[in-house]
This record gives sequence, structure tokens and C-alpha cells, in this order.
Amino acid sequence: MTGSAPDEIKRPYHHGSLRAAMLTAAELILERDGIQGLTLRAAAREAGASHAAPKNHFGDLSGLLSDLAAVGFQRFAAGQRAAAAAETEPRAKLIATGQAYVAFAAANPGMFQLMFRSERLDPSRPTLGEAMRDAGDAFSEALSGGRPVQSSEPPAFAAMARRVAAWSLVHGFAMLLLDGRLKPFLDRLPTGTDAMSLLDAILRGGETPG
Amino acid sequence: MTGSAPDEIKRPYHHGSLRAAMLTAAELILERDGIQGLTLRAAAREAGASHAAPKNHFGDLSGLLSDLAAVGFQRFAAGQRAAAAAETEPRAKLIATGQAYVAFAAANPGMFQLMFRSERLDPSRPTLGEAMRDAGDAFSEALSGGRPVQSSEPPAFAAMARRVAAWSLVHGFAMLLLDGRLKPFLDRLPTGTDAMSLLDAILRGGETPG
DNA sequence: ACCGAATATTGACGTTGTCAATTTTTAAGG
DNA sequence: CCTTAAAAATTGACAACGTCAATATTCGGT
Repeated sequence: MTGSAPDEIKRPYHHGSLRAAMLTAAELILERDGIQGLTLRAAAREAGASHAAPKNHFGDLSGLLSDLAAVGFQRFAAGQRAAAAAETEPRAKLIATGQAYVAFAAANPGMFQLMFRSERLDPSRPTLGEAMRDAGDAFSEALSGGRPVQSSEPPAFAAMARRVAAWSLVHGFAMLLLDGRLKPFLDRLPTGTDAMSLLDAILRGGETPG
Repeated sequence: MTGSAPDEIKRPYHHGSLRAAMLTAAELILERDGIQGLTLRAAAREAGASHAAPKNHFGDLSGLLSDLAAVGFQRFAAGQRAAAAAETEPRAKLIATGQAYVAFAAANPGMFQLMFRSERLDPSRPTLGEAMRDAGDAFSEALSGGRPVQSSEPPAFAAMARRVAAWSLVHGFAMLLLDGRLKPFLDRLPTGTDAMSLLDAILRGGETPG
């Protein structure tokens, strides 16, 4: 607070926090223009930097996408844990977790699609790999009724099948929903009900408790 | 058969069946290099044509991708119908259909991912739109125990929920499998079992018959 | 045989990802 | 405080891509 306030419009040569600005700009573009519009140069433009500035912080395009996806996985994991924590009995936890899974995808379609577009991501990046593992743990915990689960713990075959089944069900629903493939079904839904109602019916009808 | 045999290496100015050659080349690239390597120019090169030749047959990139995806949907629909026809009782049809769904994805990962990459496809193209509708009908028929189902038939809410649940389950499993997200689970599978075994357990355990 | 239409080629333009070279700022050490 | 190395950002270049316009070649009907 010594001298000049940085309120001036003239931007300094160094952005100062370009990394965070790039991630913010990239997410804005992702949700506004879709995953197609998210390019390195567009994100740099949006952040007010030159086209090659991101190189210092992200290396290449997959670096930016991976770090952005890592932010998504962190938020996703927090959402899963919050949904599970809001319920007490295992079955309620299961349903709430599934609803939170699809709700996240519906609220952040671009981000969700990025998170599962594996050919453009680099899981060997520590930030992304760690976030993915944590998200997987959060989902597994919620499905196990709140008991903390390490990804290194070997579950029995039947338990594993149940877990993969639950994951596949909500993940498939989310993907089909975002791809617009469920539209013919949603159009025939009773008035006052929407995709989340349909998901609720599926989660309550198809799964065995515990 | 009048004059010169076309065995000569010098290619004529007109390819003759460039459209089919482009689709073949595009699928080859798709399964060899992934969806990233499938570009208009690469497909034209592979087909032995100039970089702008595809314009006459497909218009633009989304045209090529859409027509290629249409081929995939046609083959997929045939596979679904064959799987359902191989069984007699409804429950067996259901399981065989689900297995055929995932087996198709595993056998044609690039094609399957293209078929569900909606932002690069143009369903308003008659070839693609029709193929998608037919594939949806084939899946619904198989789930309904073989009774032919038109996409215009309004099912009851519970029946619709069952249908969407079954679709979400197998689609999610296929997507997670292709994305490599199931690897931590598959690695802990008993020896002699693989992803299809896990799917079999899921289909037999989690669904109610009929 | 002719002529319009279909098919294919060439060349160009703007955009993108990436790299190398350079400039500016920051930060640390004497 | 001054120097200097590292970090951060810019500029310029290159190849590849999608797309368009202009041109060339071949096909098909009359």
C-alpha cells in the first residue's frame, strides 16, 4: 500500500496471477461456447494475455485442460461428500449421491464433459491424478454408507459389482442427458416432472438397499 | 470391360467411389489414431484424394463425421437386433442386448465415442437422424422383449423409467470402460474374468425381470 | 459429338498449437 | 544499492487444419 494503486487500466507486463485468471477464463469459455470453443488462444485472449503466455503455467493445451478438469473434480468431490453428509441412512446416502452426481453434470455440462474426455487430459499430471483419485474415493465413500474407503482397499466381487453398477447408472444417465439423447423420453414426462424426477424414480426403483 | 483394365497405378482424375472410400478411410483412422487424428485432410489423404475432395460428398467435417456415425448406428442397430433374436425369454433378451451394447463399444471404441460426441455431429442430416432413430428403436425393442416398438409410442412412466435405467446402466458402463475409468476395478477382478464378466454380474444382479 | 452437371484439384485465407528468440519484471545475493 | 539469474510475458514464425473460390477434368444424357 505504499505508492500507486493498481486500479489503472494499463496492465503491467506481468499479469501477476495469470494462472488463476486463465483457469477462470477457460471455464467461462467452456460453459459459454462449449468444449469446442475452448482453445489455448481463446483462453489467453479472455484472460488478457498474449497467445503464448499460458506456456509458462500449463505447458501445452492438455496441461490447461487437465488443470481445469482437476478443479472440476475437486468441486465434484466436495459435492459428493456434501450430499452424502446430508443423509444418515445408507440408502438415502446412495440416492442423494446419485442425484448430486447428475445435478453436477447438469449444472456444469461443459466441465463435466471435459472431465470425461480422456483423450485430451493427462492424468499423469499430479494435480489431475490426485483430484481424480479423490473424486473416486468420495463417490465410493458415499456408496459405502459413509464409511471412509481408500482406493487401495480390495472389495469383494459382489460389492465391486454393486459399486460399478451404481456408477455406471448415474454416469450413463448424466452422459445421455447432456448429449440430448434422453429428450424423446423427457418430452413425454408428466407435467411438473423433469429429468431429475425421472432419475429419482430410477434410483428408488432399481437399486437394492445396502 | 471394353478397353484398359484399371489395374494401373495411375489413378484417374475421378476416384469413382470416393464417398465409400472416404468412409472406409475415416473409420480406419478413427480406430487407429483415435478421434483426434480423424481430420478431413487426413481422411482425404488416406483415401488418395486431394484435401478438398470431400466437399462434394460431405460438405464439411461434421458431414463426414455424421455420415460415418450413421454407419456406426446402423451396425449397432443390427447387433442389437441380432442379440435379441438369439434369445427367447424377455430376461435373456435384456441381458444379451446389454452385453451386445458394451461389446460393440469395446470392439469399436473410436466409432462408439464418435457416435456419442454430439457436438461434432449433425442429427439434422437424414442419414444420421434416421440411423439414430433406428438404433433407438432396436434398443427399445430388445428391452421390450422383442415386441416391435415405434419411437412415437408413449410408454407408461414406470416402463419409461425401466428403459432409461437399462440404457443408462449399459451406456455408463461402456463409457467408463472406454475412458479407462474402470481400470482400478478391473485390476482387482479374479483371474480369468474381465470387463464382460463384471458386466454380466451387474446385469444379472441388479435388474428385475420383465 | 456436344454441353451441362458432377467430380476433383489447386491455391488461398484465417485459426490453432507449438516452438524459438526476445523483452520485461521479479527476486536473491553480495 | 547494484548486479544478475530466473521467472513471466511478448512477438514472430511454422505446419496443420477447415473452408472457400477458381479452375480443371470427367461423366451422362440428348
